[in-house]
Amino acid sequence: MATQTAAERREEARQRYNAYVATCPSRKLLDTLSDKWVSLALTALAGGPRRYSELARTIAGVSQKMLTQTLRTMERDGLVSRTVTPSVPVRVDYRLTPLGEDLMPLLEAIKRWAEIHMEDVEAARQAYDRRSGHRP
Amino acid sequence: MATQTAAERREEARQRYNAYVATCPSRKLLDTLSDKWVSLALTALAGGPRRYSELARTIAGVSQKMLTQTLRTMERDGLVSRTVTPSVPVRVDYRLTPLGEDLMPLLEAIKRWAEIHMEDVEAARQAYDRRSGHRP
DNA sequence: CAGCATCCTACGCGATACTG
DNA sequence: CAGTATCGCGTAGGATGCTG
Repeated sequence: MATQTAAERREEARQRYNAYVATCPSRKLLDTLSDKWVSLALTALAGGPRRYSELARTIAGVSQKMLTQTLRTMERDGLVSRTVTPSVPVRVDYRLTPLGEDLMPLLEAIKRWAEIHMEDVEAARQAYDRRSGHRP
Repeated sequence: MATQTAAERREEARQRYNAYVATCPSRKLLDTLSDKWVSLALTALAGGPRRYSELARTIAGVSQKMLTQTLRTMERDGLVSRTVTPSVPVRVDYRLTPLGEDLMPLLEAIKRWAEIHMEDVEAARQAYDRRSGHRP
């Protein structure tokens, strides 16, 4: 039963984190935004509704699995809506919901901060690497 | 050589993504912020300088490995500065740099959006789950 | 006290193949 | 076309034990 201890500790830690996340809206939001592809999908959809295949092409580099998964999550979160046109072959369009559109200004604020300050970050990184680089 | 193909494809995809990330400041910023603990550390440091052990206690739930790793990354990115007081035992303080402080309003904007809208997201989730719940 | 090195497991995600 | 199901690797990250 000693083997359980490790598992138990894991569970405990996970639950602590989950409990935290559950009560903290900003962490949940960050968890969402932080998802590699969510922000890209949002940006891609900002210009208007897009078909699945359009998104796949626009967000070049995303796997089909992740694209679907991302869109599903976003749909579940009420950020995008999914419309199926039962033609042959099927056509599926995604568009931002009002909630999703409401998120865009925030995303742009992030983008703006990044564009202004990321070169400072870059410089800091290089300085740091130079400093600690010579004693490995 | 057929075995290489998979690896090559992986490399290619990874490089596509990396190439993208490398050129896109906002993605880099999101990658940073999205880190589970960065935002928590920033928040913890917003109130002023903190010792390592204080941070460990404040951000309850973080492992020592992740705390150190997070602080290192943030230091490298120029968001926090690290001051060692060579007493016995050692004392290490972390504090926000101007750059780090400059990030706080953005973080607060995120928090604010979350507090306003996350209940909508929550509601959307429950509605979604109710809808798709009965046909597994 | 503040951290680094090691080990090991769970899970994210890409690749692949199959459906309506 | 727009997905779902399955497999397998890579790695993030927690646990543990050692240093100055």
